[in-house]
Amino acid sequence: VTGEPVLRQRVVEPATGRLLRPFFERYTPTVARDLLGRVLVRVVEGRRLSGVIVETEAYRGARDPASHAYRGRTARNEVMYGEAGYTYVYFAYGFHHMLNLTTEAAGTPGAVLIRAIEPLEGASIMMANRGVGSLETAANGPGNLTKALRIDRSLNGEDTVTSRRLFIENGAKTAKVAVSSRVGIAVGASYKWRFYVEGSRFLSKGRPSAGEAQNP
DNA sequence: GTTCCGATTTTCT
DNA sequence: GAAAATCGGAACA
Repeated sequence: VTGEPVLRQRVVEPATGRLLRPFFERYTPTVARDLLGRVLVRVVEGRRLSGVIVETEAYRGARDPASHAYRGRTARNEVMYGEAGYTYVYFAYGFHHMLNLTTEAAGTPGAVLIRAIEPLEGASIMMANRGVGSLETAANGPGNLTKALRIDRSLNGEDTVTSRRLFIENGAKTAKVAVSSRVGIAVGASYKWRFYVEGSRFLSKGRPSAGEAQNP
């Protein structure tokens, strides 16, 4: 059982290029990999801020010890158990908001952490939101990205399939994909569930967690 | 180049 | 009360 259903339904809205629900309703690592090269769009005060997704991580429910859903359903992770294609935004380390997109069928918890984007539209606004002068550091990490795009917990539970404030567009999808273990986790490092665009200048600084108890 | 550490809040034990 | 899906600057090599 691979858990990867074949896509039979329309995944992209032809008129707008927006990703639709069936795109997100798949096996979480598949969604994470397939999000590379797509365009994350945030609308603030009528302006589009956008960027090409270049780095993601998959977090899957009950059998993934690094997932917020590992210990079951709570008020915080509730949205991970709902329909796919919604935002899961939480506050971490007392400083940073993290943007995730929910995945899998309703009842099966899963989410993809968006870790970095290459700015496309509104790059100067994103740099100003961050207080930096270089394009490369405007959204190169999950905490930096949410600051650049003005994303906080008021956007938790947003339906990206219908939202006018936050959604994903099809994009060019030309990326050469590389894989590693995830960043900043203490458990579950043996899962190679971080996906990134090989050679991109816009990746996060985080180092993948050392694979614990790696087999010789 | 690398490692260490502090900032600050939410969440769950 | 401790840990956390982070970041950037300081210290050291």
